[in-house]
Amino acid sequence: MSSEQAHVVTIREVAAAAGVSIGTASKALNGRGKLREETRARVSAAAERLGFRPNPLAQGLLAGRTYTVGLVTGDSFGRFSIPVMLGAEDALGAGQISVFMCDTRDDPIREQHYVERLLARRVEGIIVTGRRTEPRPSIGADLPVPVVYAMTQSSGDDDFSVIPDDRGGGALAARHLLATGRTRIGHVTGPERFEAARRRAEGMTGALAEAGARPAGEPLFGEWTEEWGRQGADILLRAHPGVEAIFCGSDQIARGVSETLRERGLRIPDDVAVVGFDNWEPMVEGSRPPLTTVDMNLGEIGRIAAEHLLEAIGGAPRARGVLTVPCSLVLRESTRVNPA
Amino acid sequence: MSSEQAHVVTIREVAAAAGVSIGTASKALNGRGKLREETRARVSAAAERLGFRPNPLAQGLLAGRTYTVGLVTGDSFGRFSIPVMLGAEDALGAGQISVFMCDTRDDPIREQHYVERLLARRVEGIIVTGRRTEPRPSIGADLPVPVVYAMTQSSGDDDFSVIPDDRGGGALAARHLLATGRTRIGHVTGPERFEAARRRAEGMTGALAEAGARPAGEPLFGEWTEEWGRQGADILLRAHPGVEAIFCGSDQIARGVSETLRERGLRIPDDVAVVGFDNWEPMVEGSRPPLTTVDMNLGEIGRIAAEHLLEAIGGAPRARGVLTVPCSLVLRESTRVNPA
DNA sequence: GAAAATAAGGAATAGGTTTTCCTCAGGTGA
DNA sequence: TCACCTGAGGAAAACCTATTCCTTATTTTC
Repeated sequence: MSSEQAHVVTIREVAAAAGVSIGTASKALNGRGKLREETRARVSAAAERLGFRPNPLAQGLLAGRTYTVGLVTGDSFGRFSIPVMLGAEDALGAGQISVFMCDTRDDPIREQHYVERLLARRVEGIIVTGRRTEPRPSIGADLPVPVVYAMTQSSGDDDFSVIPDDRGGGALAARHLLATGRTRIGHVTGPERFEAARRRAEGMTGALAEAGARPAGEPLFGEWTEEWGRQGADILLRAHPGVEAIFCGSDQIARGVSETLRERGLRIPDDVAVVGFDNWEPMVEGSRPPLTTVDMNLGEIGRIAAEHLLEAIGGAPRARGVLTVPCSLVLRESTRVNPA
Repeated sequence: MSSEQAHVVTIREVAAAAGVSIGTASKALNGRGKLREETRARVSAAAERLGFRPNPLAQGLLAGRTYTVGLVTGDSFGRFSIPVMLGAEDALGAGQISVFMCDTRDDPIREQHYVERLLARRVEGIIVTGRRTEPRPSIGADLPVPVVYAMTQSSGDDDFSVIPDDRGGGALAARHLLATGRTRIGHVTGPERFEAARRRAEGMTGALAEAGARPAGEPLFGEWTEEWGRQGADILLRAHPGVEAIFCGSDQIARGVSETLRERGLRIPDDVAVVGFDNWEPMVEGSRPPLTTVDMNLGEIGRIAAEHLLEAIGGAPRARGVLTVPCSLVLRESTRVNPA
């Protein structure tokens, strides 16, 4: 029965309670001006007692700031954008900035609508995140606030995007497999129209070439599904029966690949090693055996994007172009080397 | 090189441009007062031309409202809380309410911190969402704004929570299996300390009892993992070799169960039918065959929670207690009945 | 034709806080 | 004793918008 009156305490009441003027109360609470220590204490005590919280609207109105940013996502806060959001929130929260969230459901109309709304709310910056495919159109040229794209790439020339280093991730996987003594390496991945898929494949073949090795056949482009993983593994095994390792474009694909290998009686990692991509816990842990995989450090991407946004808000010259964040390799059973 | 000066246009400038007073400009833009049509048009044109957007801080300050609510989540915007958030955003967005998001990482200190921050920002209400285990402590008694818990339950007597009808979900699964001619039904689920697990089990046994059937053994409580699904299925098959269907407490468990069944040479659904819980796409679609499963309608839960919050903000008496939202059954291969 | 009603728009106030400028009292130095 | 300075705190402006209350000119009514 919360009969508590929800009366909001203003600084006027604090001032009255402490027997000082409003201006003095403000100075006391903010440590400004010349005041006796006793006066400051009296005001602070009154504020504490009454549960005073300065009205951010009034503060913002005066300061001309809102201490808010907008976060626009297109993939329904999916698996990729969430960690990015968390990282961003981390960086922003530390700076006392709050985040307005909007989900566009990948609908350009809704997106425009939300951008309008955010601007009306006087956000000081906008982070755009989403599912990555091809570079996406800019959310708007010459917006009055800085914009950073995270885990998605804008095709606008003046925009700034932070994305994972897919090429580096592919190279990482390949070098790990080479280092563990496998040289006949195949690749099963997602649709070729995805830039991420192409980059990962390039990274892998590049790393193999550096080491004087050649992949087991061309990369097999398909879908981002387990089903394709199962099919892809079949195709690969038929064409290259002696394959020693399979690098997969996603953990889901890797899981499908693993199933096919097991069903064909091939042991992982003893006969064939498997590397995934994403480090998506439920997939990675549910696989048998648990997958070695590439982590895109999504939180890091979000954090970096947010930091750039903060700098731009602070007046730094706006960055442009694309910043790639290194991936890391997470080792698990699927590439373990048996003590020979 | 957006050298666009980010000068913010105020109504004062609009008024000057239109040759009217500030008050008149305001009336023209808001359709209030008595003004000539020509004047309204002139002001609107000026506002349009200058790109005027009313400052929400000033509006809010005046109206004593902020048109914002806070969304606090504990499970890092996980699989469960995201759809809830989307549903909530739907309901709130329609009412021109914006959402501040906060992730507490399940840390009570952070949570308290965020609640403080939200209150300081003068949100008009708070939605708390999270992973469900046992009822969680209230985020604070006698807060000055209404609070609704979604997909998590508060132990506070005066609080209001919206959660799925787990019992109904369990019953739904059981009745479907009965309807398709299976009576010897086992249950493999998560830890017994989870209220959700207990309710689902109750719902299932209740529905069986209604139909005069008895489950194949006691529910097997374990973990929410595939690994446990594999083990649980082993245990169940050993104790009840003639089991005709297995109802699983989660899709992950169902997936593990399916694997064991397949490895033992049992066909799904011909020999044993499988039903999951969650309707988690990647798990459900990756399973072989795709899983019939119970959907908790998370979006609906979020929407309902948000609607209640809006009503409470609007002055309706605050609801109390727990509101359960019905689950629905999604049919797929794993329970198909062969044309006999 | 005078009084009243109406149309059109201006002036001022409120909202809560911060900051700048001002006042007043007491102390310091010559 | 007087000019000047310093310490302490008050008064008021500013931020931007919406609204209430006025004022002025025009139209209507008898």
